[in-house]
Amino acid sequence: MAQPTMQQVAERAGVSLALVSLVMRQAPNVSDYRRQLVLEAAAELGYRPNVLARNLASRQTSTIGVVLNDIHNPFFAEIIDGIQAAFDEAGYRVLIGNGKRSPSGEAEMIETFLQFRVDGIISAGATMSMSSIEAASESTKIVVVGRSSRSQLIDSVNTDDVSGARMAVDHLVELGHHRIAHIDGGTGAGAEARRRGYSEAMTDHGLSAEIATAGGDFTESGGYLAASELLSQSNQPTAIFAANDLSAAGALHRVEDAGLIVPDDVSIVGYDNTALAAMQHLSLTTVNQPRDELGRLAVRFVLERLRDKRSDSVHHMVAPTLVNRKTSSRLTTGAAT
Amino acid sequence: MAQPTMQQVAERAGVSLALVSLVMRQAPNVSDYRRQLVLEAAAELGYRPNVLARNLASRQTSTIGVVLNDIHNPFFAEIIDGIQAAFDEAGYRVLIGNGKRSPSGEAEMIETFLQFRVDGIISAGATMSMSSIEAASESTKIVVVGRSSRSQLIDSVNTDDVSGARMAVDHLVELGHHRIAHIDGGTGAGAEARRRGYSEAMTDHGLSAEIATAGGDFTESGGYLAASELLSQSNQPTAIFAANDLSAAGALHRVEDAGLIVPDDVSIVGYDNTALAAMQHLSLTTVNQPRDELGRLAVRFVLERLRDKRSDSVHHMVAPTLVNRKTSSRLTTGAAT
DNA sequence: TAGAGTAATTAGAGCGCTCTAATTACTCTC
DNA sequence: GAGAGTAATTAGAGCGCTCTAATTACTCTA
Repeated sequence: MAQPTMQQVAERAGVSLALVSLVMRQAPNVSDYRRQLVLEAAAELGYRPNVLARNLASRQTSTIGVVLNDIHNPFFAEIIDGIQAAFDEAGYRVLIGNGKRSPSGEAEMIETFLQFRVDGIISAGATMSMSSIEAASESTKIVVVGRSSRSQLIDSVNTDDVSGARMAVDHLVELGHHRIAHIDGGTGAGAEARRRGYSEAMTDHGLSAEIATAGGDFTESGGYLAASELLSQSNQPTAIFAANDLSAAGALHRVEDAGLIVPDDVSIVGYDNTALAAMQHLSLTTVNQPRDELGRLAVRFVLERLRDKRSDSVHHMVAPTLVNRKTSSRLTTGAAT
Repeated sequence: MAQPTMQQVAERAGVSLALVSLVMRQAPNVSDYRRQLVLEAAAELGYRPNVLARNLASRQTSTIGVVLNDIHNPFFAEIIDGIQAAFDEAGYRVLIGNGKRSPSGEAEMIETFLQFRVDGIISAGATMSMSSIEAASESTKIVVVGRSSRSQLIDSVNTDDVSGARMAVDHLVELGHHRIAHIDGGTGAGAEARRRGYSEAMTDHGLSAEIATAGGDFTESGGYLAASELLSQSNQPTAIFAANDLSAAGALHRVEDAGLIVPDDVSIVGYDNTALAAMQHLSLTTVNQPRDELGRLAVRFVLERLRDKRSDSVHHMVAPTLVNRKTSSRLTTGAAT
């Protein structure tokens, strides 16, 4: 299990340690002849560079750590793709850490990454306090994605959730709905902005009297419960806007349990446009968060910090879009207030 | 961004470098007095051990790499939980790599982990060739989970997919079904065994004449297409056993599109028991793979190799169980054969 | 063919830590 | 209070690599 070292490669190739190092780093000023010699010796020995030693000596790891708030949430898992693609291009390797849904889990992963001296960290959907993230930023470059921030120190990339929520409401109003209820996301990332966008849009449409919010928590069961609450009200909504796809799925189920048809009786709109929403069996109308773009932007900001030393922080908002599927339709029963 | 070093902590605390090292490693023979001194100095400086240097010197990383065939597949993502919990207990940190669904992606991640000199690697649902995995095992301990193996070198943990498939068939037969079709998983991990279990069970029940398999690929759309094929046959099946939950969902949708009711007209059984299957809206009858157990066993095998130097390989099979939900029911229309 | 200029190679000092062996500081015991 | 035994501390040599500065090898020109 003992791995061959550069020294051994050098001996076998009959050159100096330094030359092997140059070859391994694809340095330009090495003669083809020796390069070949070294490469062959390395291959014969099964030599594999020791990143630890390399990084210790060069003081950089060419590695980025990505902390996911929850690896099970498709939204975060899907953000990874853009991040990985962009870092591949830039020649960085990506390591993933699972925050296990808790601030302390996230903090632990960040600590691990810092101990590994990664060159940068991207935190997706962080629920930990902004100040602890800022503390960590003293040791490396950190970018936050999928969470809003006004920090002077940390860059952030996020979807414009206020306008995303407005889109959902606008869409339903266009379809003739007035009694549009909202199932919110509690304290989850983005929940507050979506709640606000909902209220603002309702008010803009002159529907402030129809505002009805039920408490959810970004889970399916939370959505189910919240929908129960909404359906039991005297003034049943004709449409429900849920703060994420998972709770929309829960609401959908509750509505169907009540013997109502979606979308004929009740329209439902979700948020995120995860793979779940795209599933044909669900086919959920939802608000798309451009995950790939979010990921790529986060990478760009990390790279900028890594190279330019841009010191002022950037907060970028990405525009969401509405994805019209099969859970929303024109209000037919003329039950408009 | 320059990090304090042990040397600096030592100076501040007025002790030797070595003593600081001992404190950091929680060595026993250090007086409380100095330990306190060192700890305080470290805290004041914001000292954080450099894992790279530590690992280089100690020749071990206390880190395990986990390569997921696909981070988006809930089955693999859920395996992580057991792995992480078990390693947390054992004092190892876990880094995750995404194989991006391809053998080469998996190989790259394994290479990265090897360069980081992780103490061990767990590969979940590997699609890369067993021989390349064996090659990597010369440099570190590797355990394969969710993929069968007879390798003399590599330990494996897997669900008994043959018997899992039999359970699905038995369940449907008990419900009175005879015309039970199978949507398989192509070349995906476990597909072959599930196909075999299906055939064997059908034969055992004297239903070999009813065997009908349609080609799937573990995706929703593949399941949809395969179901189309099955429904267009003269002898429509009254039940479908799909090789994983995703294709079961696709099949479900296709069946409903045909105007048939699930489970009244057609029963559907999936495989994996992912969170998807548990969703109330789907509520899929499925075969449970005990992911947590799979993960924990994989960890145990890695740790055994790490400690005991057990040299003979172990191949462990975990028993699946049937989860009876709402997509399967007793055959009512007396259409048996 | 000496001298200048450039290209290719190498020596050697770290990077921040661990670990063995040696040293120093304490406790007992008689 | 000397000697033995143990506990606590430290010096110093690596771990496998990078990187600067120095050296050696070439090529070209006059």
